Amino acid sequence: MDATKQMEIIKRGVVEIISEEELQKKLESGKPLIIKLGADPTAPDLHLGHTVVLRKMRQFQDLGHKVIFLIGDFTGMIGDPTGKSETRKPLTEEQIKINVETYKSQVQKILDMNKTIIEFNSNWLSKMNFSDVLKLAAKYTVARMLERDDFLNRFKSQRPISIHEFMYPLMQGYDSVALKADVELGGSDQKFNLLVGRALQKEYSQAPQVTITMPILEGLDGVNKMSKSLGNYVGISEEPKNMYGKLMSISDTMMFKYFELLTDIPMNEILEMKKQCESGSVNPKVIKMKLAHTITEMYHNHEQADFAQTEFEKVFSNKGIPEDIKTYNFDKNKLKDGKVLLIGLLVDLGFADSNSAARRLIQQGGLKLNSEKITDETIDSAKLSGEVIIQAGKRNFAKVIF
RNA sequence: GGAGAGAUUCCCAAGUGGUCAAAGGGAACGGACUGUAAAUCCGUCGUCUUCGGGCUUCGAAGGUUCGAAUCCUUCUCUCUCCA
Repeated sequence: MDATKQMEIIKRGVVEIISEEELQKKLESGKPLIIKLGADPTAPDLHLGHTVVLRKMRQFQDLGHKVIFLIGDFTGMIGDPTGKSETRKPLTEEQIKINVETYKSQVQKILDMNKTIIEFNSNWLSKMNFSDVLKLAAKYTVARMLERDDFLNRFKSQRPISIHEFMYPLMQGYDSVALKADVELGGSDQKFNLLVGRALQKEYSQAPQVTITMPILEGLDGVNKMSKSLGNYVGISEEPKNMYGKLMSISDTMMFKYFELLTDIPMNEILEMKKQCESGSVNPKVIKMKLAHTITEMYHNHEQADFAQTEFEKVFSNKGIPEDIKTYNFDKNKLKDGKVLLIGLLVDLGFADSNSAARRLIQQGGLKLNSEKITDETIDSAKLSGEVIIQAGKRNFAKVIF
């Protein structure tokens, strides 16, 4: 495909390309480019936020370029500085192997693994001795390090920065040297690290890599970066029902960004939907349902996406009860004077973290037995027989057998 | 090396002897409403409870006091300024 057409595909959704002219030239050379993407070895549980960059990799792959998935097994000892300045224990070879397998099984949903090269930066970083490290460190200055806004903010607000954190960008940059990367992809928060790669490549007499940054996908709250620790994420291995439901919980304004970054729906169609939504001619809910369905289908299949959609409508629009709910056998030993202690039951089911939380749930009217609101903390076991549907809040259901 | 400042409940952040399980905001949870697990509003938000009240918490360990998140001592960690 000619370079200009490739550029068009590559540019969708990106934040910044440094620089476009360089990329254009590299593409015009007609040679398959080396595309680098770094990955942390510790978090092999991918969510939609990760897929933004991975999907871009896939596009490169489809354009015939050489994609290198770089596992930062060595840099993982530090972890990209975020303020938690802890040196992590190096992972054992075995742990890394396991994590890599997990990665592969998840990444293959997006990348063509037959065409993906997996590399480990311990290959070259672990072989460097202290004098190599000093030579590397001499190629960058503290002032330039402090350009990174994470460092600068911490420095200004009097939060700690450990020296070893400064090594991280250097290590990542050196990876680009080792791989002779033509292009490095990353989230926009990676811009600094990616640029260090460019600088180092020049120092080592290589053509600097083109850096492409992708937007950071906001999580379900629409504000913070999607991340596992914030709990505002949608995992790519998540059950269809949860995936669909979580996507339905994003705000109306977020959904177009999700369309652009997470689906292959052509931009003009997305813009059309946006217009319809703004003019009020189409209910935003319908558009969001399309989003949720499209994404669920990408990671599962059409039938499962349909099912998730039906269930969603049933539970939330019609306030019904979903079909596939977990079953729990009630332990008769837990009866007290012939009464069922509902607080304990809610905790056992995992619907409440503590007795207090369960008690609150009941007091606030969040508990239903067979669709009937219960406000007492106990109930006669005589009133319960066979299967009873317990509903806690809006979306926790269980079938309890008495 | 010297001189200061600070560490509070999931997060941010008030509180400087009793009225503190600890303000306020965020997150989370429940309810109402709706077009959705959007938005908005109301409520809850350490833990145990027979709902009377227990018990444990304010970096750690000791101490003073009838009483400590608040005062003292030591320790750990962080930051600032000077060198």
